[in-house]
Amino acid sequence: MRISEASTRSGLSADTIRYYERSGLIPAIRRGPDGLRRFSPENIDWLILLYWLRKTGMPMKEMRRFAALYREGTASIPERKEVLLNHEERLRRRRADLDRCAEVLAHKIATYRKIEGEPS
Amino acid sequence: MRISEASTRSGLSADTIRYYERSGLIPAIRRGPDGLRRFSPENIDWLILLYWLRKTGMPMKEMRRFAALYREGTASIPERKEVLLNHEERLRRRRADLDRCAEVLAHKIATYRKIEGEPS
DNA sequence: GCTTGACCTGGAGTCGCTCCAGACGGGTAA
DNA sequence: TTACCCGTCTGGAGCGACTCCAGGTCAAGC
Repeated sequence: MRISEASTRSGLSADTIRYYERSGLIPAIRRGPDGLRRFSPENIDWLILLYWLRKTGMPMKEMRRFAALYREGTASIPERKEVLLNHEERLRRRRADLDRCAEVLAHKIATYRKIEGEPS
Repeated sequence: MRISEASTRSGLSADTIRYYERSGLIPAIRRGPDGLRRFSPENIDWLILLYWLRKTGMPMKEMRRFAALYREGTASIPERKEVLLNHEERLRRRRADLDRCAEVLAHKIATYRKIEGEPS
């Protein structure tokens, strides 16, 4: 399939996909005889994974490392697992940030409601 | 207090505080006779709020709007409450993203473990 | 009176996209 | 055939939100 379909399937914009390829985050995208990119189902799975990793805050640098490991084949699976386990930890920290922020907001909103309740 | 203390208390770097001031996110920071910024306790509370809003993904544009409302005084409290309620909604969406990503990771990691379990 | 350290401003650099101009090639319509 | 879309290509500029740095000021301590 071509880039627009890859885009709708992965959630990444066509521009972002091209940018990721340039940045070495995507191993080997074939080209058709017309010179256009052709995406395999495995390419799509990979893009979807990248989509979630980025969306939840993995830096490009780490994704580049992950992509390099992927290119090395199955021997790198323990290291790849490490990367994902680290990212799970990052998700936990982010969730804690969301919780803390929710508390701050709840408190602030309660204060606002109080002020509204007793208008000057 | 001065900028370094404001930085440790708010969690924002001194550079970021100065940048936020330039960008109109911080209403009125006094200067001492030496020309240096002096932060009041209310300034600090404000910075802490900005810290949490940014850390959890509120765009600067919206924070600028929020700051403008703050400068208008108590009359703008209903609108400010709106902004914070919208941000609560954003937090919920982000949490959903984290959950979805956690699922994707769990699945991927399980696959890796399987492959490790049956080495070629 | 000299050094040290915190602060200042203005401006350049970075990351991760996003948008755009200009070119190409394939498919439909007049 | 010619005309025109459409989707894609590349290279490069622009942007949001910082981050870092050079070069300067000033107060305090030795």
